[in-house]
Amino acid sequence: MNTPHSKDQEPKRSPGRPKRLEQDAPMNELILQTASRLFMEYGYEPVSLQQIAKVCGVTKASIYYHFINKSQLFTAAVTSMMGMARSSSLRIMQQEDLPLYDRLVTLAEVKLRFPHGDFETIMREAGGSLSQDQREEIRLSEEKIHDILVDAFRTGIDKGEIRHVQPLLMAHTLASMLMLGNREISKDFGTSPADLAREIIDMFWNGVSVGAKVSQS
Amino acid sequence: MNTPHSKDQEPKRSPGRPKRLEQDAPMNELILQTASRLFMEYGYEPVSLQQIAKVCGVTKASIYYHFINKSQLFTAAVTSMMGMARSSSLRIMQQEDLPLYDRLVTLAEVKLRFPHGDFETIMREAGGSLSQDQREEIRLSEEKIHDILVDAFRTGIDKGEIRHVQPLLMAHTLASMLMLGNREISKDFGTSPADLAREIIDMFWNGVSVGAKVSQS
Amino acid sequence: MNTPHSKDQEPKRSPGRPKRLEQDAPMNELILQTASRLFMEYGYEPVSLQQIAKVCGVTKASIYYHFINKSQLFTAAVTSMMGMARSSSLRIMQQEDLPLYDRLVTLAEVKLRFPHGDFETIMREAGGSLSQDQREEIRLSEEKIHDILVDAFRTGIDKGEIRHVQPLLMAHTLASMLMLGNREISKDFGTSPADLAREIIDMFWNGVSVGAKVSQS
Amino acid sequence: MNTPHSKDQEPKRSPGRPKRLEQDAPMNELILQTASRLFMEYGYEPVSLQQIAKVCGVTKASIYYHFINKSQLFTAAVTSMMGMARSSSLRIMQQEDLPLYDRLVTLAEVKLRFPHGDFETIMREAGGSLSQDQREEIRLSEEKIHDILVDAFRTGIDKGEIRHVQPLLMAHTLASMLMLGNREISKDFGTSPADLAREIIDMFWNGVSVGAKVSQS
DNA sequence: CATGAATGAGCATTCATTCAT
DNA sequence: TATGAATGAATGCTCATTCAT
Repeated sequence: MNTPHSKDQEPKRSPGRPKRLEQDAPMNELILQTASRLFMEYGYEPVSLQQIAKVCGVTKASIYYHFINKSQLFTAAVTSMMGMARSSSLRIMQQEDLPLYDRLVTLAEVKLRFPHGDFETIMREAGGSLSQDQREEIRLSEEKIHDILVDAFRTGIDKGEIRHVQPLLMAHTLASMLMLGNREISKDFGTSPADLAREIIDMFWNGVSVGAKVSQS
Repeated sequence: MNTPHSKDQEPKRSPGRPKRLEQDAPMNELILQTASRLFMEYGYEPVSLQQIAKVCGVTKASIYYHFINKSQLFTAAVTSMMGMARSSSLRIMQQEDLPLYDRLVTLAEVKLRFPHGDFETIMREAGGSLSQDQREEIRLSEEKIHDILVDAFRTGIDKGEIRHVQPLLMAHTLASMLMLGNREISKDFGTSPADLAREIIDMFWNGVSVGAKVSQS
Repeated sequence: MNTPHSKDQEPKRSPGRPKRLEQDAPMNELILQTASRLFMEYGYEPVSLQQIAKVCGVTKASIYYHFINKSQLFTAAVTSMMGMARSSSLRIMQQEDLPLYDRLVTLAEVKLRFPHGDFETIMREAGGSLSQDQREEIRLSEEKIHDILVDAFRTGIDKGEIRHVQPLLMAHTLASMLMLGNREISKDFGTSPADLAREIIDMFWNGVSVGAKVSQS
Repeated sequence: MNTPHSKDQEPKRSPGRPKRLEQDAPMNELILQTASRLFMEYGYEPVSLQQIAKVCGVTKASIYYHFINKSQLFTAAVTSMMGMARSSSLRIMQQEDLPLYDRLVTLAEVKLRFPHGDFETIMREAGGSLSQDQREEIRLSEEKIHDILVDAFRTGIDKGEIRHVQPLLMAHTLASMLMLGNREISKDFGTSPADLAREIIDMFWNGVSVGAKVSQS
């Protein structure tokens, strides 16, 4: 249930510093993670600090202790998430013993498992509420992810493995294609994420047209 | 205008039904179009009825005369837009004298020129505010668009023109790829929409890998 | 009682436009008057819109229908009040058949009856929340009041009635002296406002020192 | 500092009692002085404990170690300041070898140099937040200042130096007139504080009307 | 058809205050 | 002594919605 009306009797935490016996992640990061998840799922405006606070089991005011305001929390959440996505992508793409194709499949599989709205769309929605600097910061952290793909594609072109298409265009195209995981119908395809990843990369690699190519898996 | 404290001295429209000049579409549709544009650009929550009303040059209350509430307006706006997109797509895809590839390029070109957020993301954002029926209605109108592509792809498969991939998956993949037009970097590619359309369809059709194929344009 | 906890059963007004049979002042002005009174009594920050709304018998949102925000309401309230004070002062000072001294007594009497905080202090308190323009606007409306006194004093000097002191300084001095009416101890003086007015103007006119003058009343 | 999200890299003070260098006043008094200054400049509500803490270079919690709450801090700050003002005034007025007029000029000069809002107005603003006892305490400390003037005036009357006006009324009137130093326009008078002091006391002493008196400086 | 004037619910934000360390 | 991490209550403001005109 989402309704705030339900008077669920969670034990109200009393004010003052909480006894820090707990070795679980510091509030700081719990909030960041929760915020990331909610923002990427529902966008900026629809997610209220109240909501984030509730999920974290703290009060709104507590969030304001850790973050200046909503837009900064958003920025922090999104860039932190981007950072993790980047390392994950990097780890995959750096396995240079594997063929590019296979690395792309692994990458796709990982991305397909993490559901989130289209980043561009979310940014456009949040845009009005962010400062110029914040937009810049986020944009930068996003670019760093694309850079990984761009590099891989450039190398692929140099090695004669892939065609001579603008690497950045390819990167964005692939990113767009991987948004498929978020479409509700993705379940209707009846395939596991692993299979879906394979199919998408196959399309990306070979195109849809009938040709002389051999499916490479 | 609703707020009397607005300092702008726009000529106060007098109450009562305004004489309908032949050229202006009925309020009904003006609102619908305006709403479509704004919703697709910024999402559901960030767009206020006030905003829509202002753009249309009427009051909020006036919108409530034509539509029962925000969610219904959203539903109506989106489905109406989908309807138009459908006819447009249909017109293009029905030119069966042209090769599929060329029709896809034309289609892409049209879609790239109309900027809008990712539909799935917007729906997820609006989701919480829509009724089950409304979600259903929108989903249906969206499907009808995909159906056009699905049909085309199925025919393509039958004719041996394209590979044996799930048509629905292809349709969604293409739709995803066409979201590229909305990405800010799309301008950085230095190409016109027409060129971009060509490049995207080329990737969709031939894939990125090096092969024996000949670019078909 | 001031406590918002008291669940007093005032008849909740239902939404929508109220039946306007009432010939009492339009909300617009009721709010302005109420706000004036409260702001001048307690200052800017301590007066909440909630409070103003409650006194007016409407909701906060209703205030926002008539005024853009708190600072604008403050500005409007204060300048409107200043305007009224100005006409009142003007009416008194224009009775040029009466001697200046007598006119000042009348003026003092009126001001002493209207209790309010020191304007300068209130402005300093509100200052941080007002825009440059708003401060300017208020300052201007205040100046117009002082101008009336300044003119009167200038004429008095020309006629050889009063000494050659900077008129503006005299005006501000008199204004300061009239703040006495607000001091709680003013009641302790055991005199009626009329008597107090007389005594203050006597001091202003003749000073405290022993001299050859004859008290002029 | 309290908020960890503040980007300023001031050297974090380590917890525990800081070695008390001889030159800095005990925290206690630093807070008191800072609070006095801010409260008298901006009033009660607009000054937050956060703000005071920041200026003092300590945390909010630290203030709560020294003072039980805001209203008590206010009371303490104001009465302490009053105490200092009292001694200062006393020192000046006790120089009984000087004529009363000259002592008043000196007093005026001192007060004009210390800018602060009208005390009465500030009290009215803070009023709602103070306990009865606190109001009493402040009122008392204020009275003690007026008493000095009252005594001086009473003596002046006895000596036949000044007219037979209620001494308390004179005291308050003078206090009101000295508020002029805080008015922004006081600079426009083009005179130094010393000159302004002289002019004000002259008005207070001789009044504005033309008479047989000789300016006494 | 369309407006003007209102409401109630919610949101971001701030503030005084508390308490374990 | 002083801090770090929290709370609850309040505030300014916006928004969807309602209803008499």
